[in-house]
Amino acid sequence: MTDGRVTRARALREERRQQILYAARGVFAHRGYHASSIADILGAANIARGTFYLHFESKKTIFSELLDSFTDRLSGVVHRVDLTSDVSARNQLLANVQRILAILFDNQDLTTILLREAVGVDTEFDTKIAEFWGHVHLLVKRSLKTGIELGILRSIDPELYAWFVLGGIKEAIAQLVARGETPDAEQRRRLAENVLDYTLRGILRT
Amino acid sequence: MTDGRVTRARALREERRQQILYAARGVFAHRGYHASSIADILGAANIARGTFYLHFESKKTIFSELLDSFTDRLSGVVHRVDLTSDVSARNQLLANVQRILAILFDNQDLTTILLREAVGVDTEFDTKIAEFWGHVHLLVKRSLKTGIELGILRSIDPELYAWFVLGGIKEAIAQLVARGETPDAEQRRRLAENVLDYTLRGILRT
Amino acid sequence: MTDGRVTRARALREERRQQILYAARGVFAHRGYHASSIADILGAANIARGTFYLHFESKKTIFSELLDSFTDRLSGVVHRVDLTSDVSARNQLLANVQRILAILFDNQDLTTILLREAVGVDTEFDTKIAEFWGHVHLLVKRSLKTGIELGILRSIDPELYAWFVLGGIKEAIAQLVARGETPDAEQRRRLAENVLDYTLRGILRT
Amino acid sequence: MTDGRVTRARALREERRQQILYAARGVFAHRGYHASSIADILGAANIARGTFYLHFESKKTIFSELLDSFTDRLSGVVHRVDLTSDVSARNQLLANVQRILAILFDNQDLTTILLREAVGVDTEFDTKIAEFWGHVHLLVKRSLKTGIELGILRSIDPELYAWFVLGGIKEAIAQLVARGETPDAEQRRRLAENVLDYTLRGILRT
DNA sequence: TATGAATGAGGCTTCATTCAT
DNA sequence: AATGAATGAAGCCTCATTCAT
Repeated sequence: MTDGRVTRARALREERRQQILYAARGVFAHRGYHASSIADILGAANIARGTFYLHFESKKTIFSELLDSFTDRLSGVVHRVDLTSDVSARNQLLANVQRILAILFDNQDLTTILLREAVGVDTEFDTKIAEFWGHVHLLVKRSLKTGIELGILRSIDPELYAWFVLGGIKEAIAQLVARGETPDAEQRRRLAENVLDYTLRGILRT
Repeated sequence: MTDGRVTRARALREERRQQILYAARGVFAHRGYHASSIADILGAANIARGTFYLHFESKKTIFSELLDSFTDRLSGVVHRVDLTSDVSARNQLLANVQRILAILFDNQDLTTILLREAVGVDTEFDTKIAEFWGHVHLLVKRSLKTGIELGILRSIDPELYAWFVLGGIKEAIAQLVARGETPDAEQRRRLAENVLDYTLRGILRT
Repeated sequence: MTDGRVTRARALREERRQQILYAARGVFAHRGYHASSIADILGAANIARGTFYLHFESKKTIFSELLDSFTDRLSGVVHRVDLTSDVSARNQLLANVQRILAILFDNQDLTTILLREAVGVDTEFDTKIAEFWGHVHLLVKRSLKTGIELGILRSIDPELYAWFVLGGIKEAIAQLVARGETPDAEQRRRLAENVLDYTLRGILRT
Repeated sequence: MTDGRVTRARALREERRQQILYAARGVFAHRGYHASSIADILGAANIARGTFYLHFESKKTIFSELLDSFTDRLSGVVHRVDLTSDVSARNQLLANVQRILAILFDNQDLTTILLREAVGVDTEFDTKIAEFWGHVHLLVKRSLKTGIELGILRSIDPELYAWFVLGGIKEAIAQLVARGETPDAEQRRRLAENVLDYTLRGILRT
């Protein structure tokens, strides 16, 4: 059934999809969801109007897809801390932070969209993004809880402090990306250290 | 000239203005800037189309006014720490945090607008809001610098850490307001303590 | 019945009316009917909105009144040529032209309105203005007919030539007024001579 | 690249443009600029709202285009009199008049717009139209000057008399078009003769 | 009579989506 | 699959007129 032609056709189709996604990503990051028109995307992707709707259902759909795939990727690199591991908890957390920073800085457009442009777009989106951050928040909260139970962390309100932690990181990165800074490997390492350091001091027992 | 009638007329006019602002505030907080139509505001304020334009130039104008007056009010209650004062620096900071929290929780709609709905509305707005946060960031950064110079704080990057501090607070409050929690005085006091505690631990020398 | 108070009240009312008419005249002449808003007139007359409607039914009404009174005045000074008079026909015509020019140049705002701004305002107005010019045209046409019958004029199409005559004068004056020129008595006399001269040469038998 | 399909598409697009222009022309001529709504044009052209804006930027734009192309066409057929030509000056002038009359009577809607409906629409338009007539006036004035220098014409004020000439013709034609008369070839010839005759008598030396 | 706030019909323009080729 | 013309709902704003004080 699926002979070469079909396969090739599929590949082409997928390629075209990616081309549009790429264009949309830049447009949304640059102008924000509302200020971006389908025409902008068409222009950036160099395709005709109809072609767009051949690949995506709507403006909302493509925005959603960009957002979802990004949050999925982010979610994927956050590993739960394994207390039985040889690697220290601190270093496991550090690795998490570093992986996240890597993704964020390597996808500045998507980071911009996630942190700045995806708010207040639509009730539906807001919910989805809230869920994403809720998910991250949950991961952090669990870690805090475990830390408290193990006596590593002070007896704090995990719910509240998880937002402190999350917010601090979001804001700092948003600012860095907003001003177009692309730190090199060494700078990222130091940034990750700072993030973790600040955060842990705020919550560690001693 | 300005007899009783004129005075009363002015008062009525101002009252009507406030009525519209109040209605708009709720609408914007609820649906976001873009999803809110003038018609929504008219409905909420129970006025006719023309009446709106008698008091405000445009949709953007009224949104801007809401935002500006709120950020002005917020800016107004943040006092620089006076190291020569009898009151300890910590307590001065605590007072700042408490005043801010008071305004935020007493104006949940405006808080929602500021933290959630005023992003990505318009390049112009984005700039204005960025300036506001930039202003707050500057205040925090200055405090950090002073603290470092005085040897009270660790030798950190004030720029970066100021964003950590700011972001943590913004996020936590945004979450609380988002879920419609209106903490009582006691809860607010504890929240302020937590905010300050978390923050200071992250930056204090010891 | 009509004691002093009533009389005085009437006089005041009339005065107020004139004040508004005067203001409207300037506004209409300056910006044209459509570009003039009631607000413009209120500003020029320094009165409140309601006051306007106390004296005039509508925007159309006041415009109409300005126009009508002006066309009436103009019509009034055009006398039919009396061939039995001691005064020569040419001089009677010249007197007509001079009287018209006097009114036009002494009321430049109204002249502007009549010649430039009162066209295409409204079907109703167009009709009225067409009727006015039709009236003037009729006067001219009659003169031509008489002249032809008396053998003074060539055997021309009175209908058509009356438009030639009328149009030439209208255009020349419109231009003069448009550029704000206010000729003195001597210049007006010469202008009248020119008008008549040009016109008569075009139609006189010899 | 530009194969048959593309060519046809372009032709169709141009056709649609013309269809809209045609509809707008009728509407504007009939009701005047201000009384014409976009909806009127849509109805006359039998197209949807969006389609209009696909071809024209705005109501002003389409009106402007109608006007400009018409004045351009008119300007195009007015040739300067060539005194070295075999054709007599009089006949060259006559040819000019005839060409102008031809265009005017063949485009009664546009003529109506130019002479009646395009006045007082907008400051911008007024200027443009004034410039057009100014251009024509200049042509006439130059001819007069030349005539005077050559001793063919009397020693008149060219500026003033050019307005006489122009105004007479404008008015006569406006009247004819206004009453919907469409003279046949013979009638046009005679009209042109009359126009020229009247005009020349007014200015010729003898 | 004077005021000016309130009204709402009316008009222009945008833009996401559809559809015939 | 690709194209781009066509669609029309939706939204913003103006301004002549009314009306309560």
